Amino acid sequence: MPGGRPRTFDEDEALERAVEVFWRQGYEGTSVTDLTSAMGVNKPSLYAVYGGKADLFRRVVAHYAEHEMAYAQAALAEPTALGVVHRFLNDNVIALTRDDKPLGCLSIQGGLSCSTENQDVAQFLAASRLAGEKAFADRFRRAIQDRDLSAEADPDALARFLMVISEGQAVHAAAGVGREALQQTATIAEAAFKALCG
Amino acid sequence: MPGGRPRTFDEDEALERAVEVFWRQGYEGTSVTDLTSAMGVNKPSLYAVYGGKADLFRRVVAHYAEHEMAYAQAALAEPTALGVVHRFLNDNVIALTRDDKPLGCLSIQGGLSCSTENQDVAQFLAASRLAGEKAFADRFRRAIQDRDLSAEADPDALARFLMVISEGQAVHAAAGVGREALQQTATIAEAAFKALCG
DNA sequence: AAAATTTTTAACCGGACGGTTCAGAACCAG
DNA sequence: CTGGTTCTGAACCGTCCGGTTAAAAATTTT
Repeated sequence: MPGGRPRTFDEDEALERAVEVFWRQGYEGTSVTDLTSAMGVNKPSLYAVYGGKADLFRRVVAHYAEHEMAYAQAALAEPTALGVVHRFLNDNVIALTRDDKPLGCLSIQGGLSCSTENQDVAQFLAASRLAGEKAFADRFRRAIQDRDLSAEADPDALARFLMVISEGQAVHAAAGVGREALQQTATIAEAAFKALCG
Repeated sequence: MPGGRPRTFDEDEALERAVEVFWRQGYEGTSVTDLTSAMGVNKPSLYAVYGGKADLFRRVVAHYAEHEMAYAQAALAEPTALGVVHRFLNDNVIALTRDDKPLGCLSIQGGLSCSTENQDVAQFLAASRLAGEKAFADRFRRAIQDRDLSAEADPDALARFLMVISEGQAVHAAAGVGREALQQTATIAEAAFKALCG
């Protein structure tokens, strides 16, 4: 089996560069030329390796969910519902305001609303956010079974409230609101959860 | 003073059509052709009357703020801080889920993140949102003076929390989450405010 | 060294983009 | 009816878009 000319780029490293471009500029605000120059990949290779702009975006979102949103999975593993909320809100603020990454959250900035031809991008991102909400709702359901949360609590409503806050924080972060201000909001939100649940 | 050929469109009516297009598709997702066909205005007239895509967008945002966000001004006029919060959160949900208008909120969908050449659009929208937040903060400051809110309350933090929730609701609405679900979230948020303030 | 394979470079599609020009149609005042 | 003015419709800019092609360069295998 022959080898062929070696690549001048690392597939995963280039993908991480693509994450940052889409994160900063959104799907429609990003051109293939933006991508190739940031990734250090020439156009034919981009199409051969990643399959085009739309396919690359899907891989970017998957990579982002796995690496930049790992804190959400970690939060779900906390032993109590209020622990889940505390950890998620706090780590969310950290993730939204890292100075070595773009501000805000890819899954919102990537394409909250798109032209008619790219509606599928917006829907794809919306669906992935709602999937995250469902994970929290399931976690709260388990907390009710565990007698950790009151049986009167509405797990779906609590999860929705949590995600609404997280999305609002992301919008704020994208606008340049600083980490300290967001942390203050997270603290307030956590107090609200304590008042609502316990 | 001569008259000249009359226009085939009404300037304000056409502007309202433009509002809906930008609202649905965002600044970068909207082409001038999208605008002309939705507005019933031909290209030279669009440039003569509105000055081009970027200038039109500014007029669109101003029109939107005045007409579709009037409820925010009305909410600020409520006699108590909790009344402000109640009215704003409830009317916000209504505005985000009207079936005769696009879902969500123009000032977020319009351009949360843009390509490098359109960063000014994103910043313009962000600044207008933060101006709204400041209006709520000022209102809460007055509530403290009025002994309506505790002197220990942080008006800036409360206003930020309120806007974060409103922005998160807008993201949810854009994703297609229904009015009833958002109303439930608004109720929860209001309860949180009551617990935090009173 | 030669054959086979893969990636690079650069040129090149057709089409859509934002924006403009210009002839002519439709109105007004005199 | 005529001259001045304003808007319409369509053609037309140069540029960039996402995506492709063809040949040259860099490898491994034989």
